[in-house]
Amino acid sequence: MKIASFNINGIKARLPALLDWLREAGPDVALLQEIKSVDEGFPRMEIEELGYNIETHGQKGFNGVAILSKLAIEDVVRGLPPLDENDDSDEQARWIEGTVVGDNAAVRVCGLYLPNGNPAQPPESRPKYDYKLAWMARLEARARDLLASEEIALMAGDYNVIAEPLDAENPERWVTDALYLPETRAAWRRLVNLGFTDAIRETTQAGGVYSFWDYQRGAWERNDGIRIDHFLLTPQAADRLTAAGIDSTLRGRERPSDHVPVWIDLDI
DNA sequence: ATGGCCGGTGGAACCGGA
Repeated sequence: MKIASFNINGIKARLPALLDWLREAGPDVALLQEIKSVDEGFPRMEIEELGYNIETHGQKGFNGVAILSKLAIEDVVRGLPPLDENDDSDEQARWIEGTVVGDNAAVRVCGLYLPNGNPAQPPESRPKYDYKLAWMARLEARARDLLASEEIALMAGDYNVIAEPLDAENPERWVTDALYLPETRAAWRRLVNLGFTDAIRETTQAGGVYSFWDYQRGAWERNDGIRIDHFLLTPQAADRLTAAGIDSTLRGRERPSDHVPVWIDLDI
């Protein structure tokens, strides 16, 4: 079973590129981020014609996530639960999960678009960074439950986290950035160390492996990228991992997203 | 050395992104 994650940066602008990629790569499941569309505005028909079921969690103008699946999608949940009564509920459309049912086994797939968090400069107040850290705390709570369920499960999407220096062409440029601050990286490690496998790092320790290149400064041409789109697998999913990769060639095409698809293959 | 983009909204600039 091939499962992919793709921050498309706007479904309206990206529909032709998305359809081309779905035809070529043919993932069984695709988790999309930044659809930037309300549910009613999502172009269902064109995607359904390629054999996909669709579940969206949209919002006007920004954010928005979706699950596309050639298999049936069951038990869909939108948004992360609040941590406690003081926690504002997860009002931005950044999380969707569901169970995709294969012939031999089911997989719980969670698609996420973690907040960017910039600007993150103290001593000024930094509400966006606080929101990012609070969101990561909600994510960690959900992750613990997911592990406890002992399901074949994964959490994939745009984490907006540069985990290690190896994951940036110029790590020194990111030291004050919300994607790379020590608190961000510590929250990432807490999450992974619960018992998840970073699927790309399971298959390569190479540098220069990125999933995002800025539209500015000729970043793509100079491979000035960062790896911020990740697949975290529960042990039961990691047991079945046979391959993982990044479709970086999409970044060089006409009117690309600034992210490219990341994918895994599970023996299911 | 510096600045260079893009999508969405709404119908001009501005916000948000990373």
